[in-house]
Amino acid sequence: MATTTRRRASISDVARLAQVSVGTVSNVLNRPDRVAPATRDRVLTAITELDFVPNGSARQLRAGTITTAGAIVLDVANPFFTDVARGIEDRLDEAGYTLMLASSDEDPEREARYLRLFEEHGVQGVMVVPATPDLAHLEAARARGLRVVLLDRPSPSDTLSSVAVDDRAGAAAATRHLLGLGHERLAFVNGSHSIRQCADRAAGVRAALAEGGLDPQTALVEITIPSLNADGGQTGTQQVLALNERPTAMLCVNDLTALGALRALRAADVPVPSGMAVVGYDDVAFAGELATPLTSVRQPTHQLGHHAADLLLRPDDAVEHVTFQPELVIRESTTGTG
Amino acid sequence: MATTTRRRASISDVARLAQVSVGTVSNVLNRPDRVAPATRDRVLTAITELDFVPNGSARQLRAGTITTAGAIVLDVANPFFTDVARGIEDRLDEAGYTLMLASSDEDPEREARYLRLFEEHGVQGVMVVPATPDLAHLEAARARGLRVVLLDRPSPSDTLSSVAVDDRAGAAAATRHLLGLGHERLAFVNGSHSIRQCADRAAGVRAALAEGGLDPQTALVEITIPSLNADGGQTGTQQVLALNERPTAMLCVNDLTALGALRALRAADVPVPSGMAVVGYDDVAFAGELATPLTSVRQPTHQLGHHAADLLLRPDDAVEHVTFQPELVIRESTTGTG
DNA sequence: TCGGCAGGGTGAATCGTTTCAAGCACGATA
DNA sequence: TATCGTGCTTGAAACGATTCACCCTGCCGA
Repeated sequence: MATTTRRRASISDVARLAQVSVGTVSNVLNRPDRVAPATRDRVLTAITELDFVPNGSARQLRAGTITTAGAIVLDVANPFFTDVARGIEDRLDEAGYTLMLASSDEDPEREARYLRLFEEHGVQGVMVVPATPDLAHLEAARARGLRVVLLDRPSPSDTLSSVAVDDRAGAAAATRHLLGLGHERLAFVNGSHSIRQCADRAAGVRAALAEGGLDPQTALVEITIPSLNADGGQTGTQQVLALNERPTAMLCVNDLTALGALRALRAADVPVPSGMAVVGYDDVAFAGELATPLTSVRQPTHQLGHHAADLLLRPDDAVEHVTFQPELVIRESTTGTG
Repeated sequence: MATTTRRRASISDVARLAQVSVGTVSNVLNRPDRVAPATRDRVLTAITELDFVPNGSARQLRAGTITTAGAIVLDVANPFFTDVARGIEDRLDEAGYTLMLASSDEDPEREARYLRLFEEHGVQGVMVVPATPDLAHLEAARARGLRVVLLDRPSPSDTLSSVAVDDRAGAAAATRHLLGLGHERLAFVNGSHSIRQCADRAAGVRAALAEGGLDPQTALVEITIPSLNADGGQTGTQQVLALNERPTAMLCVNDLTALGALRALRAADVPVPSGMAVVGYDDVAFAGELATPLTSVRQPTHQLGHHAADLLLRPDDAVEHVTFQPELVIRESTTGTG
């Protein structure tokens, strides 16, 4: 039980102990049927004897391949992304692949760091929710031979495949719903437009307003928050409540944000929806179970991830763009009596 | 724009283009100050020219080290684990390390697969929420030199460090709270006892019952569900409702499960807490915002992850066990008037 | 007896880095 | 002038696997 850091056993240690050549040990590992049973057993006992674990770097360096894919999302603590990740994992699992997950935290620099890490280690490919509209680094990686699939972003590029949900349609549907209920002054608690989803949802809201004969300039207040989580929603909503002409309805960029909004509204004793109607986005698991069940835009998260992994594993290099349609789920945060 | 898969540029391609030796290129990469500015510039332009990305496997094979750590949790879709992951990331980030996250899905085989993957690729260490009580494979990996920190599990082993929250105490506190409210017949919707947290929480419940003068045999019904998520909680609760002598209060093994329980109770028109009091575990972000705000046991998730990463990065090989104390957060799902 | 063949096994070359002893050029010092 | 640094650069060894051309040993059939 020494703390002596004795070097990890290598394939040649195994070969020596089993009295065979390294080539034979490698064969036992990779093509056992090419080796005579007696020899194979000898090698296998040597392997357990030495507690041998092959060095993945060496294997990969020589053989070139690896059955791992990477995914970079904006925030692992957001159920939307983890649901997508589950979809990815399920598809990769079918193919015997494993997934490494990383979180960019909406920081382009972190995203680049992880992208590079994945690329340097030769993963099969990477699925990325980009933190910025600038895809140059991703296209460059693609040109270098790395498979890249854009997640939750309809690619304007024709070199990168993408899987996304139609954010304009989702936001527009939510907006139309509010207009149908008679609201004429809306707030949108949104993230930076440098995040594509945020920009698209804003566009969808404006389009629906215009379509409904309202001027987005006067009918809409957009509040920008630094991070798309509950705390962001809470402070964003405080800003909304402080406005001179207070809107009668709020759209939130996601359900976590809406959670914070509900918290702020409760704290300010504003009833929902009579004092303020609220719509979320993502329809995460808890949306229907909140104090005021939340009207939200449901996205096919699992399918999204599944399809992204599918594109990644596809043998050919064809570029494909897939857009799923979201679905508005109406609950009491807009139609209730509170 | 050919699809021709031209080989990735290597360090010697760069050397040739810049008319220097490979050693110099390596120096530019790793110790730029050792290289004359003129040469350095020449090499750098060659690098951008060729769009050179170093091969991580080769680097690692030679140099041995890598600044990445791995974490294996039971379920990335559970906010508890992702909050812990955030804590880990934050600490690793300080040290310039990156985190690779993987989900075992409560499956020991998947856990083993990821552990091996991490080990083969030579990560600095691995933080694991074990899916089974059997730690042999983890101890073996530790003996091979891999740094392993047990997450959310007070290690019975003296070779593995661990970071955990006192689950018996948390469950006991929740139980005492219910007993104090006059409940005498409880249900516990729990996962398999092969998961340590589940076993410990069950023990905590029983201990508190005994302490309160109740016989766990008669005062407690434990329902075992296959997966610790909302769906599991929903079906588990249906079983509870179908019991002959229906309990008056339910403990749920986590908040996701409690979410499912609330759903099932609403569907069955059972008021909370008057018809059934409910306690969750984890105090996730949305617990306080539910239709019936949920009494829950709060865990210091972020701190948990932070400290685990801290132990992993610690230079010495000392084994340390840290146990944090949970805190009961009381809300209307036990004390309300519904 | 000999050629051919097949099943097993060998060991050197290879992958792309890092590392390090050694060499080189040139100015400063004795 | 001889000696010594000093600052850059070089080139080959090493890391630990896979791969592949080749060798050996028996055995079979002619």
